[in-house]
Amino acid sequence: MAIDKSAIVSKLVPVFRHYGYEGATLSRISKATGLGRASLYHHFPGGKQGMAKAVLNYLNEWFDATVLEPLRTDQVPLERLKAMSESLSRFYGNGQDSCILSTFSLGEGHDLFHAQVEQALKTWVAHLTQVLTEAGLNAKEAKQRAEDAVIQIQGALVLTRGLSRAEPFERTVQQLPDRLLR
Amino acid sequence: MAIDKSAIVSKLVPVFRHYGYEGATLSRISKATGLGRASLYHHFPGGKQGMAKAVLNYLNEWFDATVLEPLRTDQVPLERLKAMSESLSRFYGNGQDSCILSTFSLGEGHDLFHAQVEQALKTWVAHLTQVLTEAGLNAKEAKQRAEDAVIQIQGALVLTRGLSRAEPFERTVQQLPDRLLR
DNA sequence: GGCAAATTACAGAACATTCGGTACAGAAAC
DNA sequence: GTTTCTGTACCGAATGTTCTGTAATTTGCC
Repeated sequence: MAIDKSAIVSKLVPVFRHYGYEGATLSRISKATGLGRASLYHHFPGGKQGMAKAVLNYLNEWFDATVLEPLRTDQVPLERLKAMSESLSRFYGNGQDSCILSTFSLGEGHDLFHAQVEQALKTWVAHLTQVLTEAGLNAKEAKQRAEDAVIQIQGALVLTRGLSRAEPFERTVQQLPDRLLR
Repeated sequence: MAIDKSAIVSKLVPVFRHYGYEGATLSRISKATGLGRASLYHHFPGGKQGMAKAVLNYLNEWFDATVLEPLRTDQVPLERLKAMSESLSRFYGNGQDSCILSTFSLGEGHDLFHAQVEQALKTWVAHLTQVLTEAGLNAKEAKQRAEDAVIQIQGALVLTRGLSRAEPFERTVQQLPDRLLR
């Protein structure tokens, strides 16, 4: 039971990240994994939708373990935010990899995965709100700045992709902690 | 000669905006425009790619005339930025409509339209840089804040779509001018 | 350990449908 | 009557999915 399915999922990730749900065709998936269409349906009885859900769960766990976890430590708020920034750079490949939450909120993917996308975003915002509250901000200001953080990361990914220039993302991530606590 | 082609293009816009390039199938396009495939190929000999390019040009002109134009007036910088913010809200339907620059930088659309997407973003940044320079900021700081503005708009669109809540976009747009000049 | 049995992993080919695109003939408009 | 437009019927290719069959691997029993 439970073979190393995660090995397949990890090969699925870049396809869905780069092409979105509708653009991630079985042909591209098959090429990326080295598995035939039928084999894919053996591992994912849920079909393409099941693969996408597996990718979503995989990235959610990875994000939680590497990006959100530093926010739960008992360090000083600034240090926690700095740790998140470093993890963010790795998670998004220095801004070269798209965010699946962004790509999955388009077209068909929106109807299928909106609930999970929304919950993932809420979780991220909640973690940041907690840290900023501990830093002394009132509830309203903390939540606004938490949302601002997510906004800046997502926007930086868009701009970096659109300009083919890593600098906007790198700069945004780097100065994020100071901005949030200013 | 070129009768109400813009009437067709305006019906094309929401399809490409919402589904992206690959997700905008001819079936959806046909349904949205009320035109059969033959009619579409009569008006757009370039096929689907030509339609997408027409949509891109249409939105570029609209964006330039409504969002960028206020930045070229001889008003005080703060007033120019406020005018842009108001136009932005309308252009993006209070945050409910995606940005085509964002959706066209995914998958197949990225290879086809990257040059135009990049140029549109550069133009936007350049206009903002000019205004912020006139406001007294040095060249480097002006450009960084200009990019920050685009980042915040794009990010706010992502978050608003992901949360199905217009507030993040509305708030971001509203406080954008003051933030840029702070 | 050795070996058959059962389970799992994968692939070939075909399924019906839809993809983007075209040919053509007739209708509508000037 | 010529030009502009559109409905219909197609095309080959690709879509997601399923059926059938075969290696590969694990399992259970001796």
